Amino acid sequence: MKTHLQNLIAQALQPLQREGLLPSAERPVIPLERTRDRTHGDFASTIALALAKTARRKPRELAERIVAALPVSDQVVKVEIAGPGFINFFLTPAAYQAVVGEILERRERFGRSGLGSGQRVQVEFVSANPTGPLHVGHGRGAAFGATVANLLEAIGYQVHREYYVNDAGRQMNILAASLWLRYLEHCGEKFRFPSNGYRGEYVRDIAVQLYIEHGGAYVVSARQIFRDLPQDEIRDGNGDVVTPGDKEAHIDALVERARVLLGEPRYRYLFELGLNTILDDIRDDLQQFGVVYDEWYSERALAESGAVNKTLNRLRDAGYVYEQDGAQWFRSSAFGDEKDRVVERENGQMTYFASDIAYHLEKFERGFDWVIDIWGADHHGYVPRVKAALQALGENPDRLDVLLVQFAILYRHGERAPMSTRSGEFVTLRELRQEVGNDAARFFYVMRKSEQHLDFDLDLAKSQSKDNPVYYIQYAHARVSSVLKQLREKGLPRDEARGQAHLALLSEPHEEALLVALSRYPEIVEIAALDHEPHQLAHYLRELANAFHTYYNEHRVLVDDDALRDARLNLSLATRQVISNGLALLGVSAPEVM
RNA sequence: GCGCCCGUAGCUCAGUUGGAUAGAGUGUUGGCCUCCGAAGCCAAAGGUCGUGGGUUCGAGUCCCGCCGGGCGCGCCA
Repeated sequence: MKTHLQNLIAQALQPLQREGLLPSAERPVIPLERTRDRTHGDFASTIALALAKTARRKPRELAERIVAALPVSDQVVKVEIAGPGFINFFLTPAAYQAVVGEILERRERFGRSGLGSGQRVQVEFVSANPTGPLHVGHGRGAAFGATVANLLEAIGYQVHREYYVNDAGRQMNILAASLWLRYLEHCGEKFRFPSNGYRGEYVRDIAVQLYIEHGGAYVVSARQIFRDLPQDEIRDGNGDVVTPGDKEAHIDALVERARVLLGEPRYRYLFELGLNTILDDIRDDLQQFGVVYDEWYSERALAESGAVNKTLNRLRDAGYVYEQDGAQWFRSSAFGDEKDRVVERENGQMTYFASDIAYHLEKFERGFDWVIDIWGADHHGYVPRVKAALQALGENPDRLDVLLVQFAILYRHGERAPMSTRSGEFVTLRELRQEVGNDAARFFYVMRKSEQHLDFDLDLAKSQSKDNPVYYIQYAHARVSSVLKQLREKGLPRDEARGQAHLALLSEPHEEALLVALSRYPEIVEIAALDHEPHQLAHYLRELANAFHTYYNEHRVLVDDDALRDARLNLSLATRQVISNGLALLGVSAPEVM
């Protein structure tokens, strides 16, 4: 519809271009938008306002010329010029009613398009370190990323969903050491747990499991382990330093001690046990949340393939790596970053950044036309250095889009629910899902713009009333199903073709409003996908549900008149279809009964 | 201190490449079920769009200053 009108305007511009009033060289994009007020028609174009300057004519005058040159269309009933030079289009009822047929014919494919023309786009999201269960912050990234991926797929991109598994870094070693220490505690050893260790209860659970399966096979005396280690930094309950020390050096030395005392095979086993147990849990959690990946990409595999070294050598050969204070630095400041960054520490360990460079280069080498990373907003400072590295490697950094997701803050009974990662008392995604359900969680997470802080109202998410937008939308869907059930129970006939033949009967204002809402769906999907803004779809679905509830409240569907009843049934079923399609993109179920 | 994000109704938030009279939900007040699901609908009230300038036919939207909030500024991830 929109492109149809744009074509009409484009045709109208041609004679003006021929007579030199407008430059004919380039074809301007035709601005056309939905009106906010129906007294201004259905669509409005500001083309006359935009071209007035170059044409050196008054906008209204130009608008008149354009309107005079518009070809006739059987879908347009009236064209008006208004205000400073808006061109308002009024569509015929038939033009709107046609959307019902389109929806009933295309079904779950309605709203999909080929706009992306099969271009390959990679969406990497969540990618939380497998050092503990996912918490509610990760949940937002999961819901957001999954929906962005769904949206892009819907408009014709070939989407590759990927989770980058940080299974090689220092944090994994710290997890292994933490696991070992909890195991030793379980075996009766006494010592102070390192301040930088993982304190979560889940570590204890794995440790207990280890003991059940292997008894005392991993026991080493605490005295032997902690002998001559760098002093840990010790704080009291208030967070004040009691004993100063270097907690990083302490934990690194502890890891090293574990390797030596246990020997590589036993250390390896601990490492794998921690990693696999937690990663399995994350996989399971996400899968239950309706988030599925095409690939779980291992950082360790990347490192073992030599890709990290190879990439650093390329940077070095290009002259962008130098040594200072015993460490290797990447000259990211040459590409707009605030300062240079360490890629290899003084102790010879690669930084995460080094792996990330290799990983992103590898993404590009895999041939994706477009790469999207979804990160927590606290990582925003990281964006310039990754782009700098890509540029230094001769890649176009614009092929990478980094989308930042702000934190979600949980509220219960109007109070902020506490979340502390350090103490291990955080609310996990799994707990959230169990409390409010997957549907509410998926919807609430994407209800707000991603760069906006999200206040997640747990009580609202659980409530079964119109206050809860999820139930409100699902209820509209269920209502239509309920009407169909009524139809069968009353033994009334239904004839879809007869309904299609009498769509003209859908002339009530509420019906027109519903038809308009339905016709907007493909536009919403497109804009939500291209702008990576799932909240637009969420808001739209609420509006659509509202249009239906309003209509439903005012008019009966199951009337005696066969033609009218069938037309209204078609309209209702089309509404149900669009709600179902939209909810599917959001990963929310569309129940027949509630 | 520097960088990024945010500031719109009491509260939570939309606001389509800059467009016409700034919109929803919630809360408050008052209505609507002999009728397909009231898990719903309707109405009223509620605003110097943080603030001061600038750009132009036109600014919530773009630019600059200031105020307020969040995040980031490590050989941590």
